[in-house]
Amino acid sequence: MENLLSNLKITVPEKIYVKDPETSDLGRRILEHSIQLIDEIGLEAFTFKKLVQKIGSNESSIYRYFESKHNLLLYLTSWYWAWLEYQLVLETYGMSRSEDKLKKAIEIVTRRVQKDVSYTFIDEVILYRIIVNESSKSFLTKEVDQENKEGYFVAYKRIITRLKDMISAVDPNYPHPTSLASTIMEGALHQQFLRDHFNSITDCDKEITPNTFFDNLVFKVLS
Amino acid sequence: MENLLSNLKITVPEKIYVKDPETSDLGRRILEHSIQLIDEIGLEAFTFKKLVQKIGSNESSIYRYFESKHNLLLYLTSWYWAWLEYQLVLETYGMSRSEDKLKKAIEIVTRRVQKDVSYTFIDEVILYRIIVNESSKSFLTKEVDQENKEGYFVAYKRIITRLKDMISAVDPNYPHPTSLASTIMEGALHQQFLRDHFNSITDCDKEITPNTFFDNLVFKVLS
DNA sequence: GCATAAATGATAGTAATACTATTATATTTG
DNA sequence: CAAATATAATAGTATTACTATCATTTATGC
Repeated sequence: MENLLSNLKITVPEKIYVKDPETSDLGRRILEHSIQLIDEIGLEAFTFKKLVQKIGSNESSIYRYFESKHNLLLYLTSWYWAWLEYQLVLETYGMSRSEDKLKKAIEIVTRRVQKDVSYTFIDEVILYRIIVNESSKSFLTKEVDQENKEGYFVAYKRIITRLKDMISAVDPNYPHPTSLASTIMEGALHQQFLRDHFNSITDCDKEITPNTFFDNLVFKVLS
Repeated sequence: MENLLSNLKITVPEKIYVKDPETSDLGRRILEHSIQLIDEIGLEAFTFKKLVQKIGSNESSIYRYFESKHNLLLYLTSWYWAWLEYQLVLETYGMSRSEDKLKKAIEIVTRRVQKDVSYTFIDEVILYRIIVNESSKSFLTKEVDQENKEGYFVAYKRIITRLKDMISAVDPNYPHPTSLASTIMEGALHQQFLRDHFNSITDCDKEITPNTFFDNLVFKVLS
Protein backbone atom coordinates (compact mmCIF):
# COMPACT_ATOMS: atom_id res chain seq x y z
CA MET A 1 0.00 0.00 0.00
CA GLU A 2 2.86 2.27 -0.89
CA ASN A 3 3.07 5.55 0.98
CA LEU A 4 -0.26 5.07 2.69
CA LEU A 5 1.26 4.06 5.98
CA SER A 6 2.62 7.55 6.48
CA ASN A 7 -1.01 8.56 6.80
CA LEU A 8 -2.45 6.07 9.19
CA LYS A 9 -2.57 8.68 11.82
CA ILE A 10 -3.87 11.53 9.67
CA THR A 11 -0.77 13.64 9.18
CA VAL A 12 -0.93 17.37 8.75
CA PRO A 13 2.21 19.34 7.74
CA GLU A 14 3.96 20.30 10.96
CA LYS A 15 4.56 23.92 10.16
CA ILE A 16 0.84 24.60 10.03
CA TYR A 17 0.43 24.37 13.79
CA VAL A 18 2.44 25.61 16.75
CA LYS A 19 1.55 22.58 18.84
CA ASP A 20 -0.11 19.46 17.50
CA PRO A 21 -3.76 19.73 18.61
CA GLU A 22 -4.29 15.99 18.47
CA THR A 23 -1.91 15.47 21.39
CA SER A 24 -3.95 17.09 24.15
CA ASP A 25 -7.46 17.39 25.43
CA LEU A 26 -7.60 21.13 24.81
CA GLY A 27 -6.21 20.65 21.32
CA ARG A 28 -8.89 18.13 20.48
CA ARG A 29 -11.59 20.39 21.87
CA ILE A 30 -10.25 23.20 19.70
CA LEU A 31 -10.64 21.02 16.63
CA GLU A 32 -14.05 19.70 17.57
CA HIS A 33 -15.58 23.04 18.43
CA SER A 34 -13.91 25.13 15.77
CA ILE A 35 -15.40 22.79 13.18
CA GLN A 36 -18.84 23.26 14.72
CA LEU A 37 -18.47 27.01 15.03
CA ILE A 38 -17.08 27.66 11.55
CA ASP A 39 -19.93 25.62 10.13
CA GLU A 40 -22.43 27.55 12.20
CA ILE A 41 -21.36 31.15 11.64
CA GLY A 42 -18.93 30.95 8.71
CA LEU A 43 -15.20 31.58 8.56
CA GLU A 44 -15.50 35.36 8.35
CA ALA A 45 -17.48 35.69 11.55
CA PHE A 46 -15.47 33.00 13.35
CA THR A 47 -13.02 34.37 15.92
CA PHE A 48 -10.81 32.77 18.54
CA LYS A 49 -12.67 34.82 21.11
CA LYS A 50 -16.00 33.22 20.21
CA LEU A 51 -14.32 29.83 20.15
CA VAL A 52 -12.97 30.11 23.68
CA GLN A 53 -16.33 31.29 24.96
CA LYS A 54 -17.78 28.10 23.52
CA ILE A 55 -15.18 25.74 24.94
CA GLY A 56 -14.56 27.60 28.19
CA SER A 57 -10.92 28.27 27.56
CA ASN A 58 -8.68 31.24 27.00
CA GLU A 59 -7.54 33.03 23.87
CA SER A 60 -3.89 32.83 24.87
CA SER A 61 -4.21 29.06 25.09
CA ILE A 62 -5.54 28.78 21.54
CA TYR A 63 -2.59 30.75 20.22
CA ARG A 64 -0.30 28.05 21.62
CA TYR A 65 -1.85 25.70 19.06
CA PHE A 66 -2.53 27.91 16.06
CA GLU A 67 -0.91 31.15 15.01
CA SER A 68 -4.07 32.40 13.38
CA LYS A 69 -7.50 31.52 12.11
CA HIS A 70 -5.96 31.07 8.69
CA ASN A 71 -3.61 28.37 9.97
CA LEU A 72 -6.49 26.65 11.71
CA LEU A 73 -8.28 26.54 8.36
CA LEU A 74 -5.14 25.17 6.73
CA TYR A 75 -5.05 22.49 9.40
CA LEU A 76 -8.67 21.47 8.88
CA THR A 77 -8.40 21.37 5.10
CA SER A 78 -5.12 19.44 5.19
CA TRP A 79 -6.65 17.02 7.63
CA TYR A 80 -9.59 16.51 5.31
CA TRP A 81 -7.46 15.90 2.22
CA ALA A 82 -5.29 13.43 4.10
CA TRP A 83 -8.38 11.68 5.45
CA LEU A 84 -9.91 11.56 1.97
CA GLU A 85 -6.72 10.13 0.52
CA TYR A 86 -6.86 7.45 3.16
CA GLN A 87 -10.42 6.58 2.12
CA LEU A 88 -9.33 6.60 -1.50
CA VAL A 89 -6.47 4.18 -1.04
CA LEU A 90 -8.35 1.95 1.34
CA GLU A 91 -11.46 1.58 -0.77
CA THR A 92 -9.66 0.98 -4.06
CA TYR A 93 -7.01 -1.29 -2.63
CA GLY A 94 -7.09 -4.71 -4.19
CA MET A 95 -9.15 -3.74 -7.20
CA SER A 96 -7.49 -5.12 -10.26
CA ARG A 97 -9.24 -3.42 -13.18
CA SER A 98 -8.11 0.17 -13.54
CA GLU A 99 -11.57 1.21 -14.77
CA ASP A 100 -13.18 -0.07 -11.59
CA LYS A 101 -10.54 1.62 -9.55
CA LEU A 102 -11.09 4.97 -11.23
CA LYS A 103 -14.84 4.64 -10.97
CA LYS A 104 -14.55 4.02 -7.26
CA ALA A 105 -12.06 6.86 -6.87
CA ILE A 106 -14.40 9.31 -8.57
CA GLU A 107 -17.19 8.14 -6.31
CA ILE A 108 -15.08 8.79 -3.24
CA VAL A 109 -13.87 12.26 -4.16
CA THR A 110 -17.21 13.50 -5.46
CA ARG A 111 -19.57 12.15 -2.84
CA ARG A 112 -20.95 14.20 0.00
CA VAL A 113 -19.66 12.80 3.26
CA GLN A 114 -22.73 11.41 4.97
CA LYS A 115 -21.65 9.75 8.17
CA ASP A 116 -18.94 10.25 10.70
CA VAL A 117 -16.70 7.25 10.71
CA SER A 118 -13.27 7.21 12.27
CA TYR A 119 -12.36 9.90 14.75
CA THR A 120 -14.41 10.95 17.72
CA PHE A 121 -13.41 14.59 17.88
CA ILE A 122 -13.44 15.36 14.15
CA ASP A 123 -16.89 15.16 12.63
CA GLU A 124 -16.28 14.54 8.94
CA VAL A 125 -19.85 15.33 7.97
CA ILE A 126 -19.57 18.86 9.31
CA LEU A 127 -15.98 19.16 8.13
CA TYR A 128 -17.13 18.34 4.62
CA ARG A 129 -19.49 21.32 4.68
CA ILE A 130 -16.57 23.50 5.71
CA ILE A 131 -14.54 22.11 2.81
CA VAL A 132 -17.32 23.00 0.38
CA ASN A 133 -17.78 26.51 1.74
CA GLU A 134 -14.35 27.57 2.94
CA SER A 135 -11.53 25.43 1.58
CA SER A 136 -10.82 27.65 -1.44
CA LYS A 137 -10.03 30.48 0.93
CA SER A 138 -7.06 28.49 2.24
CA PHE A 139 -5.15 29.09 -0.99
CA LEU A 140 -6.80 32.16 -2.52
CA THR A 141 -4.44 34.50 -0.68
CA LYS A 142 -1.40 36.63 -1.43
CA GLU A 143 0.71 34.32 0.77
CA VAL A 144 -0.02 31.19 -1.26
CA ASP A 145 3.42 30.86 -2.88
CA GLN A 146 5.26 31.31 0.40
CA GLU A 147 3.00 28.83 2.18
CA ASN A 148 3.24 26.40 -0.69
CA LYS A 149 7.04 26.47 -0.37
CA GLU A 150 6.66 25.60 3.28
CA GLY A 151 4.65 22.53 2.33
CA TYR A 152 1.25 23.63 3.58
CA PHE A 153 -0.57 22.17 0.58
CA VAL A 154 1.10 18.79 0.17
CA ALA A 155 -2.00 16.88 1.23
CA TYR A 156 -4.12 18.59 -1.42
CA LYS A 157 -1.52 18.06 -4.12
CA ARG A 158 -0.98 14.44 -3.16
CA ILE A 159 -4.59 13.34 -3.47
CA ILE A 160 -4.89 15.04 -6.85
CA THR A 161 -1.73 13.32 -8.02
CA ARG A 162 -3.13 10.00 -6.89
CA LEU A 163 -6.33 10.60 -8.83
CA LYS A 164 -4.30 11.64 -11.86
CA ASP A 165 -2.38 8.34 -11.72
CA MET A 166 -5.64 6.42 -11.76
CA ILE A 167 -6.83 8.41 -14.77
CA SER A 168 -3.62 7.73 -16.65
CA ALA A 169 -3.85 4.05 -15.80
CA VAL A 170 -7.16 3.89 -17.63
CA ASP A 171 -6.00 5.91 -20.62
CA PRO A 172 -2.26 6.52 -20.84
CA ASN A 173 -2.75 8.61 -23.98
CA TYR A 174 -5.15 11.11 -22.54
CA PRO A 175 -3.20 14.38 -22.67
CA HIS A 176 -4.54 16.23 -19.61
CA PRO A 177 -4.88 13.79 -16.71
CA THR A 178 -3.65 16.26 -14.08
CA SER A 179 -6.01 19.04 -15.08
CA LEU A 180 -8.83 16.53 -15.24
CA ALA A 181 -8.02 15.35 -11.72
CA SER A 182 -7.90 18.85 -10.27
CA THR A 183 -11.08 19.77 -12.13
CA ILE A 184 -12.92 16.79 -10.67
CA MET A 185 -11.80 17.59 -7.12
CA GLU A 186 -12.61 21.30 -7.21
CA GLY A 187 -15.57 20.88 -9.52
CA ALA A 188 -17.29 18.37 -7.27
CA LEU A 189 -17.14 20.79 -4.34
CA HIS A 190 -18.40 23.57 -6.56
CA GLN A 191 -21.34 21.50 -7.79
CA GLN A 192 -22.26 20.68 -4.20
CA PHE A 193 -22.19 24.39 -3.44
CA LEU A 194 -24.36 25.21 -6.45
CA ARG A 195 -26.83 22.51 -5.49
CA ASP A 196 -27.22 24.17 -2.10
CA HIS A 197 -27.27 27.81 -3.20
CA PHE A 198 -27.60 28.33 -6.96
CA ASN A 199 -29.60 25.42 -8.27
CA SER A 200 -30.33 27.16 -11.57
CA ILE A 201 -26.73 26.73 -12.69
CA THR A 202 -26.28 23.06 -11.90
CA ASP A 203 -28.07 19.89 -12.94
CA CYS A 204 -27.33 18.36 -9.58
CA ASP A 205 -30.30 17.73 -7.36
CA LYS A 206 -31.58 14.76 -5.40
CA GLU A 207 -31.27 12.31 -8.27
CA ILE A 208 -28.33 13.66 -10.22
CA THR A 209 -25.30 13.99 -7.98
CA PRO A 210 -21.88 15.48 -8.69
CA ASN A 211 -20.79 11.87 -8.89
CA THR A 212 -23.23 11.09 -11.71
CA PHE A 213 -22.02 14.13 -13.60
CA PHE A 214 -18.28 13.55 -13.20
CA ASP A 215 -18.44 9.78 -13.66
CA ASN A 216 -20.24 10.27 -16.96
CA LEU A 217 -17.86 13.04 -17.98
CA VAL A 218 -14.64 11.23 -17.17
CA PHE A 219 -15.49 7.99 -18.88
CA LYS A 220 -16.68 9.80 -21.98
CA VAL A 221 -13.47 11.79 -22.10
CA LEU A 222 -11.28 8.74 -21.66
CA SER A 223 -12.98 6.25 -23.93
CA MET B 1 -29.32 39.72 -30.30
CA GLU B 2 -31.98 38.97 -27.73
CA ASN B 3 -31.43 40.37 -24.26
CA LEU B 4 -27.97 41.68 -25.08
CA LEU B 5 -29.11 45.24 -25.44
CA SER B 6 -29.87 45.45 -21.76
CA ASN B 7 -26.14 45.12 -21.29
CA LEU B 8 -24.70 47.63 -23.70
CA LYS B 9 -23.75 49.83 -20.86
CA ILE B 10 -22.37 47.14 -18.57
CA THR B 11 -25.17 46.77 -16.04
CA VAL B 12 -24.55 45.78 -12.47
CA PRO B 13 -27.50 44.95 -10.18
CA GLU B 14 -28.56 48.19 -8.54
CA LYS B 15 -28.75 46.95 -5.00
CA ILE B 16 -25.03 46.20 -4.96
CA TYR B 17 -24.07 49.86 -4.77
CA VAL B 18 -25.36 52.85 -2.86
CA LYS B 19 -24.58 55.23 -5.69
CA ASP B 20 -23.61 54.16 -9.20
CA PRO B 21 -19.85 54.69 -9.40
CA GLU B 22 -19.89 55.04 -13.15
CA THR B 23 -21.80 58.32 -12.90
CA SER B 24 -19.14 60.48 -11.29
CA ASP B 25 -15.46 61.19 -11.41
CA LEU B 26 -14.89 60.01 -7.86
CA GLY B 27 -16.87 56.85 -8.53
CA ARG B 28 -14.76 56.03 -11.56
CA ARG B 29 -11.59 56.66 -9.62
CA ILE B 30 -12.84 54.31 -6.92
CA LEU B 31 -13.29 51.58 -9.51
CA GLU B 32 -9.98 52.21 -11.24
CA HIS B 33 -7.87 52.34 -8.11
CA SER B 34 -9.63 49.65 -6.13
CA ILE B 35 -8.94 47.25 -9.00
CA GLN B 36 -5.27 48.19 -8.91
CA LEU B 37 -5.03 48.00 -5.14
CA ILE B 38 -6.87 44.69 -4.71
CA ASP B 39 -4.61 43.20 -7.36
CA GLU B 40 -1.55 44.59 -5.61
CA ILE B 41 -2.18 43.65 -1.99
CA GLY B 42 -5.05 41.15 -2.16
CA LEU B 43 -8.62 41.44 -0.95
CA GLU B 44 -7.84 40.62 2.68
CA ALA B 45 -5.32 43.43 3.06
CA PHE B 46 -7.38 45.87 0.99
CA THR B 47 -9.17 48.52 3.05
CA PHE B 48 -11.12 51.65 2.19
CA LYS B 49 -8.58 53.59 4.21
CA LYS B 50 -5.72 52.49 1.98
CA LEU B 51 -7.86 53.17 -1.07
CA VAL B 52 -8.57 56.78 -0.13
CA GLN B 53 -4.90 57.37 0.63
CA LYS B 54 -4.19 56.24 -2.91
CA ILE B 55 -6.82 58.36 -4.61
CA GLY B 56 -6.63 61.36 -2.28
CA SER B 57 -10.18 61.15 -1.10
CA ASN B 58 -12.00 60.46 2.10
CA GLU B 59 -13.40 57.30 3.65
CA SER B 60 -16.82 58.81 4.20
CA SER B 61 -17.02 59.56 0.49
CA ILE B 62 -16.35 55.93 -0.45
CA TYR B 63 -19.18 54.77 1.78
CA ARG B 64 -21.56 56.83 -0.33
CA TYR B 65 -20.80 54.48 -3.20
CA PHE B 66 -20.31 51.13 -1.51
CA GLU B 67 -21.60 49.83 1.78
CA SER B 68 -18.59 47.60 2.27
CA LYS B 69 -15.57 46.01 0.69
CA HIS B 70 -17.70 42.95 0.07
CA ASN B 71 -20.17 44.94 -2.00
CA LEU B 72 -17.33 46.49 -3.95
CA LEU B 73 -16.13 42.98 -4.78
CA LEU B 74 -19.67 42.04 -5.81
CA TYR B 75 -19.70 45.07 -8.08
CA LEU B 76 -16.40 44.20 -9.73
CA THR B 77 -17.31 40.55 -10.26
CA SER B 78 -20.76 41.39 -11.60
CA TRP B 79 -19.22 43.93 -13.91
CA TYR B 80 -16.79 41.32 -15.20
CA TRP B 81 -19.46 38.69 -15.84
CA ALA B 82 -21.62 41.21 -17.65
CA TRP B 83 -18.64 42.35 -19.70
CA LEU B 84 -17.72 38.76 -20.51
CA GLU B 85 -21.28 37.99 -21.55
CA TYR B 86 -21.11 40.95 -23.86
CA GLN B 87 -17.91 39.57 -25.44
CA LEU B 88 -19.56 36.17 -25.69
CA VAL B 89 -22.62 37.37 -27.53
CA LEU B 90 -20.72 39.78 -29.72
CA GLU B 91 -18.09 37.32 -30.86
CA THR B 92 -20.47 34.46 -31.54
CA TYR B 93 -23.15 36.56 -33.17
CA GLY B 94 -23.82 35.56 -36.72
CA MET B 95 -22.15 32.17 -36.48
CA SER B 96 -24.46 29.60 -37.95
CA ARG B 97 -22.98 26.25 -36.95
CA SER B 98 -23.65 25.52 -33.30
CA GLU B 99 -20.31 23.68 -33.00
CA ASP B 100 -18.40 26.77 -34.12
CA LYS B 101 -20.43 28.87 -31.78
CA LEU B 102 -19.69 26.65 -28.80
CA LYS B 103 -16.02 26.41 -29.70
CA LYS B 104 -15.78 30.18 -29.79
CA ALA B 105 -17.74 30.50 -26.56
CA ILE B 106 -15.38 28.14 -24.75
CA GLU B 107 -12.46 30.13 -26.05
CA ILE B 108 -13.94 33.32 -24.69
CA VAL B 109 -14.77 32.08 -21.23
CA THR B 110 -11.53 30.14 -20.73
CA ARG B 111 -8.99 32.57 -22.12
CA ARG B 112 -6.88 34.84 -19.97
CA VAL B 113 -7.81 38.43 -20.70
CA GLN B 114 -4.76 39.91 -22.34
CA LYS B 115 -5.54 43.43 -23.39
CA ASP B 116 -7.68 46.20 -22.14
CA VAL B 117 -10.32 47.01 -24.69
CA SER B 118 -13.37 49.01 -23.97
CA TYR B 119 -13.48 51.15 -20.89
CA THR B 120 -10.86 53.62 -19.82
CA PHE B 121 -11.27 53.36 -16.07
CA ILE B 122 -11.74 49.61 -15.80
CA ASP B 123 -8.66 47.66 -16.77
CA GLU B 124 -9.95 44.22 -17.73
CA VAL B 125 -6.50 42.64 -17.68
CA ILE B 126 -6.07 43.47 -14.00
CA LEU B 127 -9.72 42.77 -13.27
CA TYR B 128 -9.28 39.29 -14.72
CA ARG B 129 -6.55 38.58 -12.18
CA ILE B 130 -8.92 39.66 -9.43
CA ILE B 131 -11.58 37.33 -10.82
CA VAL B 132 -9.13 34.41 -10.71
CA ASN B 133 -7.96 35.15 -7.19
CA GLU B 134 -10.95 36.66 -5.44
CA SER B 135 -14.23 36.04 -7.25
CA SER B 136 -15.11 32.87 -5.33
CA LYS B 137 -15.09 34.87 -2.14
CA SER B 138 -18.04 36.87 -3.44
CA PHE B 139 -20.36 33.89 -2.97
CA LEU B 140 -18.57 31.70 -0.41
CA THR B 141 -20.24 33.48 2.49
CA LYS B 142 -23.02 32.88 4.97
CA GLU B 143 -25.04 35.66 3.35
CA VAL B 144 -25.11 34.05 -0.10
CA ASP B 145 -28.77 33.00 -0.04
CA GLN B 146 -29.96 36.39 1.11
CA GLU B 147 -27.82 38.18 -1.45
CA ASN B 148 -28.89 35.78 -4.16
CA LYS B 149 -32.51 36.62 -3.42
CA GLU B 150 -31.67 40.28 -3.88
CA GLY B 151 -30.32 39.51 -7.33
CA TYR B 152 -26.64 40.08 -6.65
CA PHE B 153 -25.56 37.13 -8.76
CA VAL B 154 -27.73 37.47 -11.84
CA ALA B 155 -24.81 38.34 -14.09
CA TYR B 156 -22.93 35.19 -13.10
CA LYS B 157 -25.98 32.99 -13.54
CA ARG B 158 -26.86 34.56 -16.85
CA ILE B 159 -23.57 33.90 -18.58
CA ILE B 160 -23.57 30.30 -17.38
CA THR B 161 -27.09 29.86 -18.69
CA ARG B 162 -26.02 31.26 -22.04
CA LEU B 163 -23.13 28.82 -22.21
CA LYS B 164 -25.46 26.00 -21.25
CA ASP B 165 -27.78 26.90 -24.12
CA MET B 166 -24.87 26.68 -26.54
CA ILE B 167 -23.93 23.26 -25.18
CA SER B 168 -27.47 22.00 -25.54
CA ALA B 169 -27.62 23.36 -29.09
CA VAL B 170 -24.71 21.09 -30.02
CA ASP B 171 -26.05 18.02 -28.22
CA PRO B 172 -29.66 18.26 -27.04
CA ASN B 173 -29.39 14.82 -25.49
CA TYR B 174 -26.45 15.50 -23.25
CA PRO B 175 -27.91 15.15 -19.75
CA HIS B 176 -25.85 17.68 -17.77
CA PRO B 177 -25.37 20.84 -19.84
CA THR B 178 -25.81 23.21 -16.90
CA SER B 179 -23.26 21.49 -14.69
CA LEU B 180 -20.89 21.31 -17.63
CA ALA B 181 -21.26 25.03 -18.22
CA SER B 182 -20.65 25.95 -14.58
CA THR B 183 -17.73 23.54 -14.44
CA ILE B 184 -16.10 25.17 -17.46
CA MET B 185 -16.51 28.66 -16.04
CA GLU B 186 -15.22 27.93 -12.57
CA GLY B 187 -12.76 25.30 -13.75
CA ALA B 188 -11.05 27.63 -16.20
CA LEU B 189 -10.39 30.15 -13.45
CA HIS B 190 -9.12 27.38 -11.21
CA GLN B 191 -6.75 26.07 -13.88
CA GLN B 192 -5.38 29.58 -14.36
CA PHE B 193 -4.78 29.78 -10.64
CA LEU B 194 -3.05 26.40 -10.56
CA ARG B 195 -0.86 27.39 -13.49
CA ASP B 196 0.31 30.40 -11.50
CA HIS B 197 0.70 28.75 -8.10
CA PHE B 198 0.47 24.96 -8.11
CA ASN B 199 1.79 23.82 -11.46
CA SER B 200 2.21 20.23 -10.29
CA ILE B 201 -1.56 19.72 -10.25
CA THR B 202 -2.39 21.10 -13.67
CA ASP B 203 -1.26 20.31 -17.19
CA CYS B 204 -1.66 23.93 -18.15
CA ASP B 205 1.53 25.78 -18.98
CA LYS B 206 2.66 27.95 -21.84
CA GLU B 207 1.54 25.54 -24.55
CA ILE B 208 -1.44 23.87 -23.00
CA THR B 209 -4.00 26.43 -21.89
CA PRO B 210 -7.22 26.03 -19.96
CA ASN B 211 -8.84 26.52 -23.34
CA THR B 212 -7.02 23.52 -24.86
CA PHE B 213 -8.10 21.39 -21.94
CA PHE B 214 -11.75 22.41 -21.84
CA ASP B 215 -12.21 22.50 -25.61
CA ASN B 216 -10.93 18.93 -25.83
CA LEU B 217 -13.02 17.86 -22.87
CA VAL B 218 -16.31 19.38 -24.00
CA PHE B 219 -16.21 18.08 -27.56
CA LYS B 220 -15.31 14.59 -26.35
CA VAL B 221 -18.16 14.64 -23.89
CA LEU B 222 -20.66 15.85 -26.47
CA SER B 223 -19.73 13.75 -29.46
C1' DG C 1 4.75 12.31 47.75
C1' DC C 2 7.07 16.05 46.17
C1' DA C 3 9.74 19.06 43.21
C1' DT C 4 9.88 20.64 38.78
C1' DA C 5 8.35 21.41 34.44
C1' DA C 6 4.75 22.03 31.29
C1' DA C 7 0.22 23.45 30.13
C1' DT C 8 -3.45 26.42 30.77
C1' DG C 9 -5.76 30.59 32.27
C1' DA C 10 -6.39 35.56 33.54
C1' DT C 11 -5.61 40.14 32.59
C1' DA C 12 -4.06 43.97 30.10
C1' DG C 13 -2.69 46.31 26.22
C1' DT C 14 -2.05 47.71 21.07
C1' DA C 15 -2.68 48.86 16.36
C1' DA C 16 -5.80 48.27 12.91
C1' DT C 17 -10.45 47.47 10.96
C1' DA C 18 -14.93 48.56 9.61
C1' DC C 19 -17.70 51.19 10.18
C1' DT C 20 -21.30 55.68 11.90
C1' DA C 21 -22.22 60.45 12.86
C1' DT C 22 -21.65 65.27 12.49
C1' DT C 23 -20.25 69.28 10.49
C1' DA C 24 -17.79 71.97 7.02
C1' DT C 25 -16.58 73.09 2.39
C1' DA C 26 -16.63 72.69 -2.42
C1' DT C 27 -19.08 72.10 -6.80
C1' DT C 28 -22.91 71.75 -9.78
C1' DT C 29 -27.50 73.15 -11.52
C1' DG C 30 -31.72 75.61 -12.26
C1' DC D 1 -26.75 83.72 -7.48
C1' DA D 2 -29.22 80.58 -4.38
C1' DA D 3 -30.14 76.07 -3.38
C1' DA D 4 -29.07 71.56 -3.77
C1' DT D 5 -25.80 68.08 -4.04
C1' DA D 6 -21.30 66.02 -3.59
C1' DT D 7 -17.19 65.67 -1.22
C1' DA D 8 -14.05 66.16 2.66
C1' DA D 9 -12.58 66.55 7.49
C1' DT D 10 -12.78 65.06 11.97
C1' DA D 11 -14.05 62.32 15.66
C1' DG D 12 -15.70 58.36 17.75
C1' DT D 13 -17.10 53.20 18.57
C1' DA D 14 -17.02 48.31 18.96
C1' DT D 15 -14.49 44.61 17.39
C1' DT D 16 -10.50 42.05 15.70
C1' DA D 17 -6.26 39.90 15.82
C1' DC D 18 -3.07 39.64 18.01
C1' DT D 19 1.36 40.13 22.00
C1' DA D 20 3.10 40.21 26.63
C1' DT D 21 3.22 39.20 31.37
C1' DC D 22 2.17 36.79 35.23
C1' DA D 23 -0.57 33.42 37.96
C1' DT D 24 -2.38 28.96 38.59
C1' DT D 25 -3.32 24.29 37.65
C1' DT D 26 -1.94 19.72 36.06
C1' DA D 27 1.22 16.17 34.70
C1' DT D 28 5.80 13.59 35.20
C1' DG D 29 9.95 11.73 36.91
C1' DC D 30 12.45 10.45 40.80
